[in-house]
Amino acid sequence: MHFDDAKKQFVQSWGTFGADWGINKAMAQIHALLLISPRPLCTDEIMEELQISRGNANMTIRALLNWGIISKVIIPGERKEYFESEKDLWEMVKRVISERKKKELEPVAKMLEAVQAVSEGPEKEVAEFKRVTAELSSFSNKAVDLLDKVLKAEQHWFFGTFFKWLGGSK
Amino acid sequence: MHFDDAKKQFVQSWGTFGADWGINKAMAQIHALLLISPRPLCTDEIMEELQISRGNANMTIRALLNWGIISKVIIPGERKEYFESEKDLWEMVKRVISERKKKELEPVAKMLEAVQAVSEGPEKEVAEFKRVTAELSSFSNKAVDLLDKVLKAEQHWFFGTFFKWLGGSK
DNA sequence: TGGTTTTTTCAAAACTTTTTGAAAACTTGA
DNA sequence: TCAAGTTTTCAAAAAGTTTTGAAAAAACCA
Repeated sequence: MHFDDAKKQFVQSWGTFGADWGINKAMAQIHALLLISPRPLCTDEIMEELQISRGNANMTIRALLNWGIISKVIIPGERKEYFESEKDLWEMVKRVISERKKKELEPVAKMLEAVQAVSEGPEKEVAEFKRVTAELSSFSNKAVDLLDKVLKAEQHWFFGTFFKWLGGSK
Repeated sequence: MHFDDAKKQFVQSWGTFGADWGINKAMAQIHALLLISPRPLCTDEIMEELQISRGNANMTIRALLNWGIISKVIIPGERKEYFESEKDLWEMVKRVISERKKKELEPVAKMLEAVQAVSEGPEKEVAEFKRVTAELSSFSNKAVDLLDKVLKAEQHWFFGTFFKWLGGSK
């Protein structure tokens, strides 16, 4: 298999994967490109590789910077800005978890708390509503706790101790 | 807080939450409605509650049936089909994990395996490509393993033994 | 079987998100 | 300060997704 084909497939699949999880395809693809690049890339190189416009590249790069999974690199003697991906995969995963927990999980957890204050309404409906939201609330609180643990964990602990305890097969 | 407001907020937030994770809003909302309903609902009731068309309701309900998180209920003497949500939250979570693992995680894992067969190409690029894809591959294999464990686990084990071992705080 | 109810289908419309590209703003070095 | 290079912005266009609604198909019953 030739490098160009492998790269094309990787970038394309990573894009699809991201899209499935509510991440813009261009964002996942730029990320893929930087992940496998042995050196930082500039906006023009990214535009060229992915055949996207300057505006798109600029905005998407900024979003990735906000997520904290890529960073600017100054190359001495160069005027352009270069970008490189966080290469520590564990660090990267933690940043993504942290971001999504904050923006998507925590609001739901708060809503579930709030909504249990329901008092008036048809008896049966209210009872079931309280039962379900309480259960969901307990569930989401536990998920938040679990993710907090992961965020504090070291990769070797998570992938070593933890997996061995689980009785990992592979 | 009145039931109607609580319900509205719950259905709306659940929809947004789903949308953030690449699940169609209507799908998440119908699911929310069935989750908190003390009795099965028919298509017309769902259309009425969410103010959506028959076509939309029908297609979305079918998608939820495919995911295996809602089911048809026959009500004796009624001609219409009724639907109810899986009420066992743990079972529901497992179905969602199973579905997404199969449809989204496993394809990436396969791609990562395949793409490592790269042989021709610029030395430095190929080296970095292999390094990163190998690491990602190992990571995704471990994720698949972990999820397989979760799929086999009982809720009380996961929320008991597991959390205690982790040193769960809440 | 025929009439009635219910479910499904799907092309077109509405809506949402993403992308473009050109202009404006900014940065830098001389 | 100026001019060339670079980045940012954003309104409009394109692409993608979801929703509608009416017609067709299927299910049901007498």
